[in-house]
Amino acid sequence: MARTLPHPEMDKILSLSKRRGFVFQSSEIYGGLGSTWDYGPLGVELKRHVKEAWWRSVILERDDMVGLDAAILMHPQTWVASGHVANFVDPLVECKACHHRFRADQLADGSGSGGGAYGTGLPSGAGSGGGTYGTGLPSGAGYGDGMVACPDCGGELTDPRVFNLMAKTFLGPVEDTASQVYLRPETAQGIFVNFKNVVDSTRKKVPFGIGQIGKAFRNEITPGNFTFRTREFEQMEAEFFVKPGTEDAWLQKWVQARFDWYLAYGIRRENLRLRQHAPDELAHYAKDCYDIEYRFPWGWAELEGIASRTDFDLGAHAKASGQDLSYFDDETKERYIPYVIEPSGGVDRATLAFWLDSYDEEPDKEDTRVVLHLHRKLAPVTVAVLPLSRNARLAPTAQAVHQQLRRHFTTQYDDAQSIGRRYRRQDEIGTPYCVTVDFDTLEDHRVTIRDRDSMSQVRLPLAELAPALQDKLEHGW
RNA sequence: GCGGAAGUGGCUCAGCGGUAGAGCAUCUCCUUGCCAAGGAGAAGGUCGCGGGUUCGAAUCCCGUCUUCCGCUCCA
Repeated sequence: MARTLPHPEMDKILSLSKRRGFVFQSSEIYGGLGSTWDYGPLGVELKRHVKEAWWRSVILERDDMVGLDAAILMHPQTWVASGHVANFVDPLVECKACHHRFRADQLADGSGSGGGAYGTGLPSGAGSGGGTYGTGLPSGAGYGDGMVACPDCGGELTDPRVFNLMAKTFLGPVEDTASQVYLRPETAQGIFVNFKNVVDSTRKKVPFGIGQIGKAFRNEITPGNFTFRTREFEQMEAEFFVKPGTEDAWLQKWVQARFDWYLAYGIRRENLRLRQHAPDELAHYAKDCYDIEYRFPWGWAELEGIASRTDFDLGAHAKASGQDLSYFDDETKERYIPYVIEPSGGVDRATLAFWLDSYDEEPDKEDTRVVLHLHRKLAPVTVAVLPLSRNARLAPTAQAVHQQLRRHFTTQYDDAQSIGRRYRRQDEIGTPYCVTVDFDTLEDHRVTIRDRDSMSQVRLPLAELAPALQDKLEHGW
């Protein structure tokens, strides 16, 4: 694996990652597959805890939210209606002299048809145009033909090349175009197409929302920065449906809630910021959008976008499917297509941000103590059980304690080498609590709990251990 | 995709034409026993992969894959 990383923090995280089993390069024994990563034994627990924290905060602890898990494969018309077939195709040209690249449709002439590929209208072929999924350039844009010189150096440009950002596959045993489907480039559409199902089955009233966590796929032109931008990634998003006219207030509420969530789970305030999109950078579906950004080692970059999507999606699906996706408000006796606020975050990005932000090296005697100050609920291992020594007298009790705790927590048992070294091993992976069984335990049935951050200890009766840990997990040390 | 850089045991690196090395980590045994590094031993590498040059390639050349940086895109 190549190891030329210009950022010391990334270097350390990547080294720790492989050494302890957080993230591995995908298909490594075959030379690796570009832009895909596998979460190892510790990484999968960390990521799972991030998703659990999101799910609790966004779904379970709110009265106005429900969950969903839609299929990755969707009817191809979904992506025509959503605008992805038209808009997820980027024609790019490259300067033969300076090798800078440009979106051909934006170069052609600033006022080109529909304001560029990310205009606001439905694609012209929506609802009709049977079977022409995503192979053509947006219609009517007269670029190409070498009509424009490089804006940077005046050099000659190549012919436009089409980059289709949607991954395709075939559904069914016979590989023909009739069964071609896309791997979803975002989870959102699975929610929109289920809007009516959820309204009909849950008695939820607007304003309410639907959230889900799932994989999405994009043929990113340039993936990179470890797990930050990959072609297969996981999203955690909600679509929150509101009455038109109230969307601005709801947008602010969601922005605040999501920003606070990152802070609550440990991102340092100075490494988190909010950035409102400029009008010209809004996606084709958005009327307003805020990005929550984290200061990664390579600079500020997006963790989550909270977009005001109006009725673009439900309207487009209603039109394309012929189904009535409007909502009848019993209180006001009005019928309308709800507007949508969409908080859409990257699971892998959040995981990486929590991880990076928690990394610390503390001076300790001649050495440094590497410690991940992960939030106690995010740490891959919550409790480690450590017999003070490998003495055979301690093992049965220590094992019993471990069996008891693993029913409630993510645990690890470690009896190898000195107790200090084992504390270090747990610090390095961010384990908040270590329970030590010593020779006194055999007499007084009490064990020592050690806190990762303060390195302080308390001694508790075995019978109170699990509830005490539960309480600390909930309220802190 | 284009341009640049890099790929040697799990991690960090040395070696840069002549029989694969170190430190750390790992495993076994002994010892200690509440905050790393005590003793003895062991395992682990077709030097990313494939060609070529050479008597001989980790080392030189070509291709390829992967990663990083830039362009671009986005969760």
